[in-house]
Amino acid sequence: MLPCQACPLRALSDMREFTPEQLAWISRQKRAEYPHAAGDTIIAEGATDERIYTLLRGWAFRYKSLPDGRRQILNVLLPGDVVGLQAELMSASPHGVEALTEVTLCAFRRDMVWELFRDHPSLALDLTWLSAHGERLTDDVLLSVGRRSAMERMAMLLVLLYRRAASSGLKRPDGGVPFPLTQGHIADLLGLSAVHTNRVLQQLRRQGLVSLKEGVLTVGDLRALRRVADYWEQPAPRRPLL
Amino acid sequence: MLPCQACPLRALSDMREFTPEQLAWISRQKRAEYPHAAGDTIIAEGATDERIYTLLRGWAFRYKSLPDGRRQILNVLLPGDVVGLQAELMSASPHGVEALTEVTLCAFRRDMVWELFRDHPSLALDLTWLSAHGERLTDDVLLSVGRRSAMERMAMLLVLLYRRAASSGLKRPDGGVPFPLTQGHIADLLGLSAVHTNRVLQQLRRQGLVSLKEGVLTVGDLRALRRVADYWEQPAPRRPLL
DNA sequence: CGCCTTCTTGATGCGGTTCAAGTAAAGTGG
DNA sequence: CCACTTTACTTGAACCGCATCAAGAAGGCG
Repeated sequence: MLPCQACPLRALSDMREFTPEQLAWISRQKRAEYPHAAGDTIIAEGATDERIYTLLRGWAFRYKSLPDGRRQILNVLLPGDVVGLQAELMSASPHGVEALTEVTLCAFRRDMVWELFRDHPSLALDLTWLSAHGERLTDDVLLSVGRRSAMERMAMLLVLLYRRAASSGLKRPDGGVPFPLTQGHIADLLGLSAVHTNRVLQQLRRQGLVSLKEGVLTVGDLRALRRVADYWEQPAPRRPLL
Repeated sequence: MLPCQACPLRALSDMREFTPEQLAWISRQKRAEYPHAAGDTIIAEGATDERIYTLLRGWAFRYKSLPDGRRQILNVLLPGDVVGLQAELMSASPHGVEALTEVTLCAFRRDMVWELFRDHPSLALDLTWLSAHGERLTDDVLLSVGRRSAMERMAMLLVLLYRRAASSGLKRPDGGVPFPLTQGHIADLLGLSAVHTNRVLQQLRRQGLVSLKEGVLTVGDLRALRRVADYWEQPAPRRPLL
């Protein structure tokens, strides 16, 4: 089991520093590493799993669904994101979490959250920061789904995920990043049908703005893609890693 | 200035208890009460106001907008909700906050959040709970906007806001609750045009399911309204009030 | 009184859904 | 190893939910 001091995520450029004591404490709370296959349900909707996890490797997403099967993906989770905090705070998880790729989770003790707040206030604040940061991403998705056209949503999504993946250290030598979402996932994230998602994506491909095949996203013209999304860069905030 | 010990919100049935010490500490942090008129911008998008507020009286909402003026309301804020925590944690507020009615805000010191985490871990956990709870509401809006029909969204919204307003102690003797949103606001919340919002609302009126006039919402047949929304009740969680 | 905001209703049309069919690739079991 | 299934993607055609444009009615308010 990987000790947190040696966590590869610490090397990422946007991570804040921790003291050796903090790192040691966190590492002591870590109970296990859980592997999951792509497509696995990590937390079911309404489940009462009281563990809390962080995503060490792989991609996942949060979602909610309706009785008749319609599903909305709330946001995409990348390495370093916290999983299941809501389920810990509320009694039952208000949303499900599913693995997009093979995934490794770091599992922490059930009452770690309380001890964290009691004994490590600065880490507790970091945890709240991470939670609020996740919320911010969901707010962006809501703005897209509610008020942007299908084309704008798609361009927006690709710009943002490209940036997140790149800053998670996933950029390949050829400039592409892994992109494990199927068109069905994109549709559920953008509030579109799978068919229309396909058509919009192909428009972007034909214009040479992006290439998306075999799970790799390459952006041909980032400037132009941003223009389609009507989006201008905001400075990325430095994040803590719990 | 109202001391927190005498805060009328404490009487609400879904509020958790605090110790006298906790209450006294919170009350000491309270700096001022700010009044705002209906329609005022409380926090502008991208602003760096580092104060943190709680909503004492009145209604407000969080929103994000696009360069061309399209706007998405993220959720509605009622008395007891925290305002501006994101702006405190991030450097600039990722969303705006606007008053729907006349509003009174309790303002707290800028560095109160840090002291709260350092000296009052259980209150800090409450604050994180409130933040996560707000997120949950936004997740519900996203599910509606992304995957429900206009009719379902409208029914859902009315059911949820009716319930929230009622449990905030706003229920009137005749069974109605105040409802200060204009149809324009509803449209921006549901991701619809104002015109279509009007038509959907009238369908519900003609079916006798709701009445909505002069800022008062009355639900004629809650069971039927829920059926339209395809929604079944989840138990309301007990909340802390900071 | 005139202006602004909100609500209302009709007419028209587009952006997106739905249905349907077909291709390609990747399991899966005999 | 080959039938069989399953999943992802693609494309066409028809339709409809909702947006948009336009115009009018009914308050509030300076």
